[in-house]
Amino acid sequence: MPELPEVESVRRQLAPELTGRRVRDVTWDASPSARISDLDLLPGRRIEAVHRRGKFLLCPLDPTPDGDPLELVLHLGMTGSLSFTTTGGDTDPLPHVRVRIDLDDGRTLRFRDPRRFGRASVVPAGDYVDRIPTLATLGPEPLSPAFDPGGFAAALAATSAPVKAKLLDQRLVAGVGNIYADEALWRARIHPASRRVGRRRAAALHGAIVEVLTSAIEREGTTFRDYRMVNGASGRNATHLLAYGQADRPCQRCGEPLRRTVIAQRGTTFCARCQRH
DNA sequence: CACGCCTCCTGTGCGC
DNA sequence: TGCGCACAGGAGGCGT
Repeated sequence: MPELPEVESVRRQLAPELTGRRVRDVTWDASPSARISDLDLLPGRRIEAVHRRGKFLLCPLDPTPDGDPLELVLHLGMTGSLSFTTTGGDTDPLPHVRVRIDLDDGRTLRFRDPRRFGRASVVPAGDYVDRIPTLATLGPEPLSPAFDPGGFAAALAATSAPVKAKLLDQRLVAGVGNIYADEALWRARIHPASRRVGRRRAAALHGAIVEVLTSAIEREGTTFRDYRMVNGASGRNATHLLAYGQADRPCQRCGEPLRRTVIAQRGTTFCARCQRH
């Protein structure tokens, strides 16, 4: 669900609330899928910051009495959301709350996740290679100088999968998901199934990715159903989508009805007339 | 290693 | 109204 703009919008609300807070207690439902791990290390730790890398939220913690620096890693998966209770008890019990983190100010941070695709783990700070391989191999942050057109073009040229699959892969560029992949490819006029993207078109796609992510962050993300910010508000980007979810509606450039297909097992909407192979 | 298919979960909306 | 199926913002595992 949440892609980079949604996770960044959550982070911006979460950081001032969590930074400096100490964890009093943690409860979670032990799912068989091991996506929740080592949360027993949280009580007593202080949350030093809330960072984002791709679609991951990273919360560095103060060192344990043993001196080990730890990090809380959260991933919202498709349907994850975070919110606070004001009192210790739940006046309004939410369904599908998987993790509760009780803080030293009396509030509880709740991690709700109906489909259980999200993740919550405590790891030794920065130790991702063995524990969270996708985080270890994440591509450059698209809104940082590390994401440059030349490197992006070279990475696109190095493999032969459909360009949309490469955008979803997270190793070429971090944080792009199904919505913004369709939006960026539409803007750059590149067919999502194209396996050849040359230097020129790579530069156009690079620019389109930066644009769609930047404007989506300004609108605090795209809400369909589950995605909410920490304060419960919806993002405002849904009405600005030009490709994702717009199948059968006219292309805003050429008027051709947009088509839906499946690429990399994901629903994909594109204009067969102005997005070229 | 690259690629592509299947799976993990739960809920919702649609056609019949 | 009820049932079954397709589909949903992500990504991990496995076979080729």
